[in-house]
Amino acid sequence: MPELPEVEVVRRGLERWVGGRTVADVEVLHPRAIRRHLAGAEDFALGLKGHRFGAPMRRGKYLWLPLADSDTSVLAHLGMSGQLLVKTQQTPDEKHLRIRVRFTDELGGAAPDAAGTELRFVDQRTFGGLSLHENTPDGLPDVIAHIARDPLDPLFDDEAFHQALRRSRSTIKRALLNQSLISGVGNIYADEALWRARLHYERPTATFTRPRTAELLGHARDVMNEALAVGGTSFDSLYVNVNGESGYFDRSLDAYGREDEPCRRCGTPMRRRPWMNRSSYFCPRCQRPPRLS
DNA sequence: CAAGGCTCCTGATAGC
DNA sequence: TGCTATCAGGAGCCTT
Repeated sequence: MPELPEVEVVRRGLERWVGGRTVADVEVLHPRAIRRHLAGAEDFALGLKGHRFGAPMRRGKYLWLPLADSDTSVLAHLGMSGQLLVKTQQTPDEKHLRIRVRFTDELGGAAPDAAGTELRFVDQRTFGGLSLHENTPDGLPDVIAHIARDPLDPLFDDEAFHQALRRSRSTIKRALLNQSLISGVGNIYADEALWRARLHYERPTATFTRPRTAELLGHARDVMNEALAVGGTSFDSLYVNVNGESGYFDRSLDAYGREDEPCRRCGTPMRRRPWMNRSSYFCPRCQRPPRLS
Protein backbone atom coordinates (compact mmCIF):
# COMPACT_ATOMS: atom_id res chain seq x y z
CA MET A 1 0.00 0.00 0.00
CA PRO A 2 2.75 2.53 0.64
CA GLU A 3 3.67 3.85 -2.80
CA LEU A 4 6.04 6.59 -3.85
CA PRO A 5 4.40 9.51 -1.96
CA GLU A 6 4.08 7.55 1.25
CA VAL A 7 7.66 6.29 1.08
CA GLU A 8 8.91 9.80 0.36
CA VAL A 9 7.08 11.08 3.45
CA VAL A 10 8.92 8.43 5.46
CA ARG A 11 12.25 9.35 3.83
CA ARG A 12 11.83 12.98 4.85
CA GLY A 13 11.06 11.93 8.39
CA LEU A 14 14.18 9.77 8.52
CA GLU A 15 16.23 12.67 7.21
CA ARG A 16 15.14 14.81 10.12
CA TRP A 17 15.22 12.21 12.88
CA VAL A 18 17.94 9.68 12.13
CA GLY A 19 20.21 11.14 9.42
CA GLY A 20 23.70 11.66 10.88
CA ARG A 21 23.09 9.50 13.95
CA THR A 22 25.32 6.61 14.96
CA VAL A 23 23.94 3.14 15.62
CA ALA A 24 24.52 1.84 19.13
CA ASP A 25 22.90 -1.53 18.62
CA VAL A 26 20.25 -3.40 16.67
CA GLU A 27 17.65 -5.88 17.83
CA VAL A 28 16.00 -8.19 15.28
CA LEU A 29 12.77 -9.53 16.77
CA HIS A 30 11.47 -11.42 13.73
CA PRO A 31 13.75 -13.22 11.24
CA ARG A 32 11.39 -12.61 8.30
CA ALA A 33 12.00 -8.86 8.56
CA ILE A 34 15.63 -9.36 7.50
CA ARG A 35 15.07 -12.24 5.04
CA ARG A 36 16.72 -10.26 2.26
CA HIS A 37 19.84 -10.08 4.39
CA LEU A 38 21.07 -13.55 3.55
CA ALA A 39 23.84 -13.60 6.15
CA GLY A 40 21.26 -13.48 8.92
CA ALA A 41 20.15 -11.34 11.85
CA GLU A 42 23.41 -11.38 13.76
CA ASP A 43 25.40 -10.28 10.73
CA PHE A 44 22.85 -7.55 10.02
CA ALA A 45 23.11 -6.17 13.55
CA LEU A 46 26.90 -6.35 13.54
CA GLY A 47 27.08 -4.60 10.16
CA LEU A 48 25.17 -1.60 11.53
CA LYS A 49 26.65 -1.27 14.97
CA GLY A 50 28.96 1.70 15.36
CA HIS A 51 28.16 3.13 11.93
CA ARG A 52 26.73 6.56 11.18
CA PHE A 53 23.73 7.04 8.87
CA GLY A 54 24.12 9.37 5.92
CA ALA A 55 21.22 11.17 4.23
CA PRO A 56 18.36 8.78 3.43
CA MET A 57 17.72 8.16 -0.28
CA ARG A 58 14.76 6.82 -2.22
CA ARG A 59 14.06 5.24 -5.58
CA GLY A 60 10.45 4.30 -6.24
CA LYS A 61 9.18 2.43 -3.20
CA TYR A 62 12.63 1.55 -1.90
CA LEU A 63 14.52 3.72 0.51
CA TRP A 64 17.97 3.31 1.94
CA LEU A 65 20.27 4.78 4.54
CA PRO A 66 23.90 4.92 3.37
CA LEU A 67 26.43 4.16 6.08
CA ALA A 68 28.60 7.27 6.12
CA ASP A 69 31.93 5.49 6.49
CA SER A 70 31.51 2.58 4.08
CA ASP A 71 30.20 1.55 0.69
CA THR A 72 27.15 -0.13 2.14
CA SER A 73 23.56 0.91 2.80
CA VAL A 74 20.64 -0.26 4.88
CA LEU A 75 17.89 -0.94 2.37
CA ALA A 76 14.25 -0.72 3.42
CA HIS A 77 11.04 -1.77 1.74
CA LEU A 78 7.73 -1.26 3.53
CA GLY A 79 5.88 -3.95 1.58
CA MET A 80 2.17 -3.84 2.42
CA SER A 81 2.15 -2.73 6.00
CA GLY A 82 5.69 -1.78 7.00
CA GLN A 83 6.28 1.29 9.15
CA LEU A 84 9.50 3.03 10.12
CA LEU A 85 8.73 4.81 13.36
CA VAL A 86 10.80 7.12 15.54
CA LYS A 87 9.78 6.58 19.16
CA THR A 88 11.19 7.45 22.52
CA GLN A 89 12.88 4.51 24.19
CA GLN A 90 10.17 4.55 26.87
CA THR A 91 7.36 3.92 24.38
CA PRO A 92 5.91 0.41 24.85
CA ASP A 93 6.76 -2.00 22.03
CA GLU A 94 4.26 -2.23 19.18
CA LYS A 95 2.54 -5.59 18.68
CA HIS A 96 4.29 -6.13 15.35
CA LEU A 97 7.65 -4.61 16.19
CA ARG A 98 10.21 -6.50 14.06
CA ILE A 99 13.47 -4.51 14.34
CA ARG A 100 14.73 -1.91 16.79
CA VAL A 101 17.71 0.37 16.11
CA ARG A 102 19.17 2.22 19.10
CA PHE A 103 21.49 5.17 18.70
CA THR A 104 24.41 6.66 20.59
CA ASP A 105 23.92 10.03 22.29
CA GLU A 106 25.64 12.08 19.59
CA LEU A 107 22.99 13.48 17.23
CA GLY A 108 25.34 14.27 14.36
CA GLY A 109 23.04 16.63 12.47
CA ALA A 110 19.67 15.11 13.35
CA ALA A 111 17.05 17.41 14.91
CA PRO A 112 17.75 18.29 18.58
CA ASP A 113 14.47 16.71 19.70
CA ALA A 114 15.64 13.40 18.25
CA ALA A 115 17.52 12.89 21.50
CA GLY A 116 16.30 9.83 23.38
CA THR A 117 14.53 8.30 20.37
CA GLU A 118 15.06 5.00 18.57
CA LEU A 119 14.10 3.73 15.12
CA ARG A 120 11.55 0.92 14.91
CA PHE A 121 10.51 -1.23 12.00
CA VAL A 122 6.95 -2.38 12.60
CA ASP A 123 5.24 -4.65 10.06
CA GLN A 124 1.99 -6.53 10.52
CA ARG A 125 1.89 -8.48 7.25
CA THR A 126 5.65 -9.02 7.01
CA PHE A 127 6.02 -8.28 3.31
CA GLY A 128 8.56 -5.59 4.06
CA GLY A 129 12.01 -5.70 5.55
CA LEU A 130 15.48 -4.27 6.05
CA SER A 131 18.77 -5.55 4.69
CA LEU A 132 22.38 -4.47 4.27
CA HIS A 133 24.00 -4.26 0.84
CA GLU A 134 27.04 -3.06 -1.04
CA ASN A 135 26.46 0.04 -3.14
CA THR A 136 26.90 0.17 -6.89
CA PRO A 137 29.25 2.89 -8.21
CA ASP A 138 26.28 5.30 -8.36
CA GLY A 139 25.51 4.79 -4.68
CA LEU A 140 22.55 2.44 -5.18
CA PRO A 141 22.24 -0.75 -3.10
CA ASP A 142 23.26 -3.49 -5.54
CA VAL A 143 20.09 -5.56 -5.20
CA ILE A 144 17.90 -2.73 -6.53
CA ALA A 145 20.02 -1.96 -9.59
CA HIS A 146 17.15 -3.27 -11.74
CA ILE A 147 14.62 -0.78 -10.31
CA ALA A 148 13.88 1.99 -12.79
CA ARG A 149 13.94 5.66 -11.85
CA ASP A 150 10.59 6.97 -10.68
CA PRO A 151 8.61 9.67 -12.50
CA LEU A 152 9.44 12.32 -9.88
CA ASP A 153 13.16 11.72 -10.44
CA PRO A 154 14.55 14.57 -12.60
CA LEU A 155 16.57 11.96 -14.52
CA PHE A 156 13.53 9.85 -15.42
CA ASP A 157 13.66 9.37 -19.20
CA ASP A 158 10.17 9.96 -20.66
CA GLU A 159 11.22 9.01 -24.18
CA ALA A 160 12.83 5.74 -23.06
CA PHE A 161 9.68 4.90 -21.13
CA HIS A 162 7.57 5.60 -24.20
CA GLN A 163 9.76 3.38 -26.36
CA ALA A 164 9.55 0.62 -23.77
CA LEU A 165 5.74 0.83 -23.95
CA ARG A 166 5.88 0.62 -27.75
CA ARG A 167 8.10 -2.46 -27.63
CA SER A 168 6.08 -4.26 -24.99
CA ARG A 169 3.19 -6.58 -25.80
CA SER A 170 1.62 -5.96 -22.45
CA THR A 171 -1.18 -3.73 -21.19
CA ILE A 172 -0.88 -0.33 -19.59
CA LYS A 173 -1.59 -1.08 -15.95
CA ARG A 174 0.85 -3.98 -15.95
CA ALA A 175 3.44 -1.63 -17.39
CA LEU A 176 2.75 1.02 -14.74
CA LEU A 177 3.26 -1.58 -12.02
CA ASN A 178 6.44 -2.95 -13.61
CA GLN A 179 9.12 -1.45 -11.40
CA SER A 180 11.85 -2.09 -13.95
CA LEU A 181 10.07 0.25 -16.42
CA ILE A 182 8.86 2.93 -14.02
CA SER A 183 9.07 2.70 -10.25
CA GLY A 184 7.03 4.01 -7.36
CA VAL A 185 3.59 3.40 -8.88
CA GLY A 186 1.42 0.83 -7.12
CA ASN A 187 -2.20 -0.22 -7.44
CA ILE A 188 -3.67 2.98 -5.99
CA TYR A 189 -1.81 5.58 -8.04
CA ALA A 190 -1.99 3.43 -11.19
CA ASP A 191 -5.80 3.49 -10.99
CA GLU A 192 -5.79 7.22 -10.22
CA ALA A 193 -3.48 8.11 -13.12
CA LEU A 194 -5.48 5.92 -15.54
CA TRP A 195 -8.76 7.52 -14.44
CA ARG A 196 -7.34 11.00 -14.96
CA ALA A 197 -6.02 10.00 -18.38
CA ARG A 198 -9.35 8.28 -19.26
CA LEU A 199 -7.50 5.09 -20.11
CA HIS A 200 -8.75 1.56 -19.50
CA TYR A 201 -6.27 -0.56 -17.54
CA GLU A 202 -6.11 -3.21 -20.26
CA ARG A 203 -5.21 -0.91 -23.12
CA PRO A 204 -2.24 -2.41 -25.05
CA THR A 205 0.92 -0.38 -24.57
CA ALA A 206 2.16 -0.98 -28.12
CA THR A 207 -0.52 1.37 -29.48
CA PHE A 208 0.51 4.31 -27.31
CA THR A 209 1.35 7.54 -29.12
CA ARG A 210 3.87 10.00 -27.73
CA PRO A 211 1.18 12.48 -26.62
CA ARG A 212 -0.78 9.71 -24.89
CA THR A 213 2.31 8.56 -22.97
CA ALA A 214 3.13 12.16 -22.07
CA GLU A 215 -0.38 12.79 -20.79
CA LEU A 216 -0.38 9.64 -18.67
CA LEU A 217 3.02 10.45 -17.17
CA GLY A 218 1.80 13.98 -16.44
CA HIS A 219 -1.21 12.63 -14.55
CA ALA A 220 0.92 10.14 -12.66
CA ARG A 221 3.22 12.95 -11.58
CA ASP A 222 0.33 15.23 -10.66
CA VAL A 223 -1.49 12.70 -8.54
CA MET A 224 1.64 11.65 -6.68
CA ASN A 225 2.73 15.25 -6.08
CA GLU A 226 -0.74 16.11 -4.77
CA ALA A 227 -0.63 13.12 -2.43
CA LEU A 228 2.84 14.08 -1.24
CA ALA A 229 1.64 17.61 -0.48
CA VAL A 230 -0.90 16.29 2.06
CA GLY A 231 1.32 13.64 3.60
CA GLY A 232 0.30 10.63 1.49
CA THR A 233 -2.68 8.29 1.44
CA SER A 234 -4.02 6.18 4.25
CA PHE A 235 -7.12 4.00 4.56
CA ASP A 236 -6.47 2.69 8.01
CA SER A 237 -3.76 3.22 10.58
CA LEU A 238 -1.32 0.97 8.72
CA TYR A 239 0.35 3.61 6.65
CA VAL A 240 1.94 6.39 8.71
CA ASN A 241 4.93 8.71 8.74
CA VAL A 242 7.78 8.24 11.20
CA ASN A 243 5.70 9.95 13.90
CA GLY A 244 2.78 7.59 13.38
CA GLU A 245 0.54 10.13 11.62
CA SER A 246 -1.58 9.34 8.55
CA GLY A 247 -1.83 11.40 5.38
CA TYR A 248 -5.05 12.80 3.99
CA PHE A 249 -4.95 11.94 0.32
CA ASP A 250 -7.50 9.12 0.55
CA ARG A 251 -10.13 11.88 0.70
CA SER A 252 -9.01 12.96 -2.75
CA LEU A 253 -9.02 9.59 -4.50
CA ASP A 254 -11.14 9.57 -7.66
CA ALA A 255 -10.96 5.88 -8.57
CA TYR A 256 -9.38 3.58 -6.00
CA GLY A 257 -11.89 2.07 -3.58
CA ARG A 258 -14.89 3.85 -5.16
CA GLU A 259 -16.88 0.85 -6.43
CA ASP A 260 -20.56 1.78 -7.11
CA GLU A 261 -19.89 5.43 -6.27
CA PRO A 262 -20.52 8.00 -9.03
CA CYS A 263 -17.62 8.89 -11.30
CA ARG A 264 -16.53 12.40 -10.37
CA ARG A 265 -16.52 13.35 -14.07
CA CYS A 266 -19.66 11.79 -15.53
CA GLY A 267 -21.66 10.33 -12.62
CA THR A 268 -21.61 6.76 -13.94
CA PRO A 269 -21.20 4.22 -11.12
CA MET A 270 -17.55 3.21 -10.82
CA ARG A 271 -16.67 -0.45 -11.21
CA ARG A 272 -14.25 -2.83 -9.57
CA ARG A 273 -12.77 -5.75 -11.46
CA PRO A 274 -10.61 -8.54 -10.04
CA TRP A 275 -7.28 -8.20 -11.76
CA MET A 276 -3.92 -9.86 -11.12
CA ASN A 277 -4.96 -11.05 -7.66
CA ARG A 278 -6.04 -7.54 -6.74
CA SER A 279 -8.59 -4.99 -7.94
CA SER A 280 -8.87 -2.40 -10.65
CA TYR A 281 -11.26 0.51 -10.19
CA PHE A 282 -12.42 2.42 -13.25
CA CYS A 283 -15.29 4.35 -14.81
CA PRO A 284 -16.97 2.17 -17.46
CA ARG A 285 -17.92 5.27 -19.45
CA CYS A 286 -14.80 7.45 -19.25
CA GLN A 287 -12.42 4.51 -19.51
CA ARG A 288 -13.68 2.32 -22.34
CA PRO A 289 -12.11 -1.12 -22.69
CA PRO A 290 -10.06 -1.87 -25.81
CA ARG A 291 -11.80 -3.80 -28.61
CA LEU A 292 -10.39 -7.27 -27.93
CA SER A 293 -9.08 -8.38 -24.56
C1' DC B 1 13.98 -13.25 -23.12
C1' DA B 2 9.30 -11.58 -22.13
C1' DA B 3 4.97 -12.17 -20.01
C1' DG B 4 2.10 -13.65 -16.60
C1' DG B 5 1.03 -16.44 -12.51
C1' DC B 6 2.12 -17.94 -7.77
C1' DT B 7 3.44 -17.15 -3.17
C1' DC B 8 4.77 -15.16 1.14
C1' DC B 9 1.83 -12.98 5.61
C1' DT B 10 -1.79 -11.17 9.23
C1' DG B 11 -6.03 -9.10 10.54
C1' DA B 12 -10.53 -7.17 9.42
C1' DT B 13 -14.77 -8.34 7.77
C1' DA B 14 -18.63 -10.85 5.62
C1' DG B 15 -21.45 -14.80 5.53
C1' DC B 16 -23.42 -18.94 7.32
C1' DT C 1 -21.11 -17.35 19.00
C1' DG C 2 -17.68 -19.29 16.22
C1' DC C 3 -16.09 -21.00 12.26
C1' DT C 4 -14.48 -20.40 7.32
C1' DA C 5 -13.75 -17.70 3.15
C1' DT C 6 -12.26 -13.51 1.17
C1' DC C 7 -9.57 -9.49 0.61
C1' DA C 8 -5.68 -6.23 1.05
C1' DG C 9 -0.99 -6.62 -2.44
C1' DG C 10 4.78 -5.73 -3.61
C1' DA C 11 8.07 -8.16 -5.73
C1' DG C 12 11.04 -12.20 -6.11
C1' DC C 13 10.77 -16.38 -8.26
C1' DC C 14 9.02 -19.79 -11.29
C1' DT C 15 6.75 -21.53 -15.46
C1' DT C 16 5.37 -21.12 -20.08
